[in-house]
Amino acid sequence: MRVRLEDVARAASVSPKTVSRVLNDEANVTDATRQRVRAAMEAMDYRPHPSARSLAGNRSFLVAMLYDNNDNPSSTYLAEIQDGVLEACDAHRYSMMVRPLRMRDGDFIRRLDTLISDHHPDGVVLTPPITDYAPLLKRLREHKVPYASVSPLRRGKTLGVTMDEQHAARAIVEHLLELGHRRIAHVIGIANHGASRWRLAGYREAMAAAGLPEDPALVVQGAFTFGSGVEAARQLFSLAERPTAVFAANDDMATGVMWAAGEYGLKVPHDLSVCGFDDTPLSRQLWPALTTVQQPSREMGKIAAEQLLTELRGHGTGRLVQMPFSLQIRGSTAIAP
Amino acid sequence: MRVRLEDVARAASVSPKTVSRVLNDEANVTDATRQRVRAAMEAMDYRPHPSARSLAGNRSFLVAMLYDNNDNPSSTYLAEIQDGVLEACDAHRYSMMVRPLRMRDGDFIRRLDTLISDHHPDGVVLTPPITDYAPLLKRLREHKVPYASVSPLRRGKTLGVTMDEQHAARAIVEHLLELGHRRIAHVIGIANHGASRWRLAGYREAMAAAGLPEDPALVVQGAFTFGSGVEAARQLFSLAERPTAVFAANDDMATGVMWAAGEYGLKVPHDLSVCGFDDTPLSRQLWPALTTVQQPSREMGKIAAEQLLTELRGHGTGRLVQMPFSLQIRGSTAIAP
DNA sequence: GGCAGGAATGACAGCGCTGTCAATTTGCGT
DNA sequence: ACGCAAATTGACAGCGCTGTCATTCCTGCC
Repeated sequence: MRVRLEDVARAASVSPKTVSRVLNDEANVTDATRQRVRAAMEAMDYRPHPSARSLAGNRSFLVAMLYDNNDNPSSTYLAEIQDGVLEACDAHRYSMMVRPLRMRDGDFIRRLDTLISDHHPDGVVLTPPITDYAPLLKRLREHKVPYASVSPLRRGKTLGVTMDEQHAARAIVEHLLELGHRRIAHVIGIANHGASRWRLAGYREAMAAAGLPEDPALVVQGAFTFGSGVEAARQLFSLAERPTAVFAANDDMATGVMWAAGEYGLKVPHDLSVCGFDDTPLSRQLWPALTTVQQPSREMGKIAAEQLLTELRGHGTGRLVQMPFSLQIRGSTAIAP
Repeated sequence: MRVRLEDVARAASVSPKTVSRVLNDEANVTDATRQRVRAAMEAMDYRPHPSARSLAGNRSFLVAMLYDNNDNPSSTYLAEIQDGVLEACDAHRYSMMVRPLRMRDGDFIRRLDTLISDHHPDGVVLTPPITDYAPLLKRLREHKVPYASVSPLRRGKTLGVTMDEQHAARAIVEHLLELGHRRIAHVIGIANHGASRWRLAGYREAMAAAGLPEDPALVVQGAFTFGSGVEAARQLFSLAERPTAVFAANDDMATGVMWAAGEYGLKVPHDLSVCGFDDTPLSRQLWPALTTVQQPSREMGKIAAEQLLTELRGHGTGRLVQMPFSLQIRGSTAIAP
């Protein structure tokens, strides 16, 4: 029937315990033995039984990915992160479980406790915006469940991965400045999301560096959705002195801005330059294609999970990795009119 | 430390085996005993150890949700299904695992085998477009892993959930006909997806019933994306005799059509009526809001999982459930010009 | 009242692996 | 060549639960 560890042991003429050691990359096995056991495993296509390992070894080989499904950034973004986390888990033969948590509902602590006592994840990956919710982090530490975060708000000794979003935002605004734009507007994302803060900060930084005083009328609140982009843009286009460029905090809102531009008879990029952030598939399909910042979400999910797994295996200690970004200059931005 | 089944047994003055019986809803336990055991479990906040259950009982309490991440319908759609499946699994104390499969890559059979030998899922939920890929289904049957499908192409004795998409498509086209439209175009989704076929069939049915001969120029291929909607619309708007209404096979493409309408100076709904399918969040944020068909994806995921779980528990046998749909008549459709 | 027959309960082994610790082998200095 | 410490290997129990089968407890009926 099923090939068991014992069968491998017999085939390799060693004790089961030695096979176990090889399986878990433990020390104190001679290379010769290790090779022999590996060969036997390979030959017999041995697959350890996760439940047995988990029961005997008191660990689950399970990573849970937590997200907030009340209030999440786009589901595309989450899906990409999920894909990356999954890839890393697969590579290390961990399994992954996804858990929506509803922060607003208040019972999330109970739900977290349930998750932990029911499934005993060895570690947890946190995604925005729940990377910095103090009660959650506290509870995880109480349960002694290690975690890694994707784009946490607070940098520090946290495990995980970030991108220098502020720098990226500054760079994209500088691109607009170089094109001669002076009245540059910004559409902010959902308040309190790290992404919103950093992108706003980058915008301000670039404007200030260019010696342009901030015009409050040019900074409008949005909510990361297409619709909120449309509304923000309408507000901007109704101003006596209209902006010549809009930097929206994500692509969905930028798309909304382009949509609204059509309503007002503004041609992009001739009358108005628009840029976004994220480099979603949508941004390439638009016409003109959207100038934006590429954020490697999938890769970030993967790296966050790898940091966590490194920590779990005790192989050295993980840290907060900073990802590079890249501007995608496309057709939606042009010389100021 | 941890409360074990044995502890509950002692508290309820029964043997461990009896507690196990209660835990698994088995027969041959008096109500009195059952109550007593339940009370003890409750009082001690007992949580069975999944690995121990799985090891001893030879089942995993695991449901895997499979999807194609080369070629999927929108990630929003999948995310909703995932949420629904998760909800059902949670309710029955099963855990859920998501597995992207790349049908195009050809090694998916090996990946499926790996999934099964590594994790031993008790059952599998299939999502479009991999609900009908014969080699996959065959392999699942060979492994004797039961499956349930969301919107399978082939109805039959399959377990799962569908919606009468053809009927819904017909209904929405009839809505356009009632508004006086005669030149009604259709933008098709990705070929071979059941969704594309049914929606096209519904369109044809409605047109034929109204006695309108099919004009091939009015039926354009798309690919379920915003961009493909834009391109399809450009094609339609370049016709000598333009359509007065467009029914796109999903909301993303319908949004693309509205976008392209702006480029051509067509006002929606005054000059052009547009409708979609799916009722994505986007459809409500547009202006005008999109007339579309509400497809209860989350609910469908939940029901598919429930059908599967029913089957797994042997409590009666699951079947193919048909969901109701509802038209969402909004601002993007109006009386023909 | 006694007994068959089914319902309810329990004893016990074992699922496949790893932790602990004991046994054995190896390498090294003298 | 010998002794000793360190490296390597193995024996064995047990993780928390369920399957199997034996045992006990009820019924109803003659």
